[in-house]
Amino acid sequence: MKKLTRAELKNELQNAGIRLSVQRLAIYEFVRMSKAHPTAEVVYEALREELGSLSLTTVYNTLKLYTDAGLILTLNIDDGFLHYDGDTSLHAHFRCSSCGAIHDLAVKSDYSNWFEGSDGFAITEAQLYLKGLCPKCKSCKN
Amino acid sequence: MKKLTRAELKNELQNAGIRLSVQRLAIYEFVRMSKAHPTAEVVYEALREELGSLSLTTVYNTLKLYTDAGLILTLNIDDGFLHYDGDTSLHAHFRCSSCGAIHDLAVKSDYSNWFEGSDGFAITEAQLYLKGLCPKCKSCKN
DNA sequence: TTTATTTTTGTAATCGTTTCATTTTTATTT
DNA sequence: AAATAAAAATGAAACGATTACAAAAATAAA
Repeated sequence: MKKLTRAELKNELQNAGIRLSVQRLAIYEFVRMSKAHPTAEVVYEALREELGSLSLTTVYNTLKLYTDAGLILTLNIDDGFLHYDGDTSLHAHFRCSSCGAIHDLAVKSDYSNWFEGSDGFAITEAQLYLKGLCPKCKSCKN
Repeated sequence: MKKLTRAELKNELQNAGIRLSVQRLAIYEFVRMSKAHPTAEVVYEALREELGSLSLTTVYNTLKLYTDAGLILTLNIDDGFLHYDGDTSLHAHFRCSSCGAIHDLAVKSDYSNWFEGSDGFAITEAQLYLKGLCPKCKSCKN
């Protein structure tokens, strides 16, 4: 994924019909650039210093706004937190049952032909959520 | 899926090292036989009359017990509720964005070869969660 | 039956997320 | 630049699905 400039991120928001603010641009940049699938709390802690003032409510509201606009994904991982993903392209999420890290896995082909009896269904979004041990935890006990 | 007798369900619990009770057997039978991916609340409402007395806490505790034992699956669907699935074999869950119903979809082959760069990962469980419109909602506006 | 252990129960607590009214910022118009 | 109207940010309070807890009831063994 190429690195986007702040001007390009600004354009993405405006093309989606979203009004700008200092908070919105910072939150969008953080989530779009992160590969760690952060929670709202993580976004909040990462930006509160940089922004001087920031409310957790703003983070939640903004992340929901972006999700509804299709700019990011909200992931329902089973650790009790909502996670946010700035990469909306088709990919799987692997959560290590040992360290809890969430890794991306690339999928090999279009998911529409992975299933039987899905003829009448119109699939618009897929969350492929795998569990197990990541390479690091598989090799050692940490 | 063949219909299981109550004696067979009893055996499944005992083989998993789980002690029996009236509530446990009823909850297990309901979730194992249901294809509707019920929430804890649904299980509770369905069984409270039949059992005379039943606590929602018992339902939650028991469903967690079965999940930890690998007898059922806990699904993290994004409607704010945990859903439970008595079918632990590999299959995808399709949630209709119109009516909210959760349908099962059969998958065509083992999921381990659907992904690239997953060589070092030990995949033990997969939740394939798809969204879109089910055939009923696709054809009409309900 | 007696006993020890486990399970059920109902209430209270938890905590991630949302609601709400107010203040502040934004973008447009004078 | 200043004034204005609309939208966004804020933080306290509410929400609600799930969990923790201690007491009561049921289970299984002797």
